[in-house]
Amino acid sequence: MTSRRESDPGQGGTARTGGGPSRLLLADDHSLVRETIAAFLSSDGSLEIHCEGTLDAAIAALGPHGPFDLILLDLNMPGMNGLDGMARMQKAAGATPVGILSANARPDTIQSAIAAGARGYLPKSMPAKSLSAAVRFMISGEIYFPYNLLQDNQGEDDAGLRPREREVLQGLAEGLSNREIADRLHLQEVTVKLHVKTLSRKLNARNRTHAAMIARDNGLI
Amino acid sequence: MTSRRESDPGQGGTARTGGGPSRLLLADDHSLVRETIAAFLSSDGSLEIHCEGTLDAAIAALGPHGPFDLILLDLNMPGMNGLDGMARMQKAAGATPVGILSANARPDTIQSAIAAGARGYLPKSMPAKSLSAAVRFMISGEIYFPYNLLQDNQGEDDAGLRPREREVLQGLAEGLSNREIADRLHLQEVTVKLHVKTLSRKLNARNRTHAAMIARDNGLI
DNA sequence: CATCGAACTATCCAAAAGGATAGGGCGGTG
DNA sequence: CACCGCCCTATCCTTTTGGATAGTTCGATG
Repeated sequence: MTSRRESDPGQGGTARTGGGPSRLLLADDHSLVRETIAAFLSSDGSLEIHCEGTLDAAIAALGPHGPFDLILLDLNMPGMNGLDGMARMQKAAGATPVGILSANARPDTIQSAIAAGARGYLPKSMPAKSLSAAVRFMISGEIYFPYNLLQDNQGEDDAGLRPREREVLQGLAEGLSNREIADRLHLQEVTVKLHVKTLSRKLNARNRTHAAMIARDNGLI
Repeated sequence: MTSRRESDPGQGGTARTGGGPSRLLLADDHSLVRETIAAFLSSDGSLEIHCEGTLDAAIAALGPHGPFDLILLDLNMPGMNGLDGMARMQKAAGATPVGILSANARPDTIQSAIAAGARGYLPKSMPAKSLSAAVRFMISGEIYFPYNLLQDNQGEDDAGLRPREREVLQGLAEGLSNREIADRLHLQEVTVKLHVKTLSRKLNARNRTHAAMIARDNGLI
């Protein structure tokens, strides 16, 4: 999917070029998380990391603290609105590659991130030792995302949901109406209602809101 | 609040006593997070850390990998059901102190965690350098929780919600109907509907489900 | 005391969700 | 072929949400 920019090690725009340690901008709203990740990544000295806690702060940091070789954004951060926030950052960052860091590792989410121009997708469920390899890969201009999660995955805490139910659940969690979910999936509204009912039963949810929360709590979305 | 166990450096039950590095059991469902935190904490050699990704796995690890001086549980982890999971762990861990690690840092959540017997509450928004101090504090038998968050805080990601709206939002996130929320808060159903409408506006949510998800994503509940 | 904001209530209405029941299409398998 | 599981649709109906508008109570503040 999206064969845009297979390699482009940061020339042009505001991206960095020269030698020395690579520079990374890391934005996540949990300081405990971003600081420990930063400490982990910078431990070998080949990376210089600047951290911010919101999207706006990260964008504002481009000038004073830039240029960077890579920007990593948490998907669930104040200011991000899903991938809208990434688009804002991309506009501000010029040619500097932007990647997504997120707790959410559903295949479709990953796909839409890549489709929207993300240079990588790092699920928080990935092993830490894969992280620095992924970061270096992205800095070198490649697109990194976890193939293994795009394929198999699933099985673990599936709750017995069928593929369609899963897609409906995704829409549910975005606060869409049955009508909107139906349009997105090219179904009739009644069918969506059916799926909502069955998936709610499987999750022991009392209604759509509860189902969305349960799904969220169990990482089903 | 709850003046239980002001100090009790781990004698009795299955808790550890002797010398050498202290042993910590860390459970979080995001391996990236738990491994970087573990790396950070163990970097000075005074802590030995065992990680698990679910509550059940953590409980199962008590025997083979124990005993531990401290157990830290992520609040939003498969198997935890809010504080129910902590209670399960406490029963299994005997006298070993159990603390909570969570993205959610609302004062009332912290209070109920402490009231339920948590030996500490570490919000993920805390600075990383405070972490090891907090951990050591808890291992020494004290109860650690962020005083500053119990008092002021608020303002940050408050979204301008008023107390009543917050309570309604809590019910929303549990999947309750307006009727049920009304009964719980001793209100009329119409009033709950009013609150749902206003709080949804403030959160830029398109309906109750969306509001619940936004609240959850932003740690408002 | 007048005013203001918060919290709450009442009515009325339209839209959406929830639920039950009855079926059709389709691929795989005994 | 008969059967089953999954997926989809239709029709009806009840309940719940969502929303607008208007008004009350109460405490705080000028």
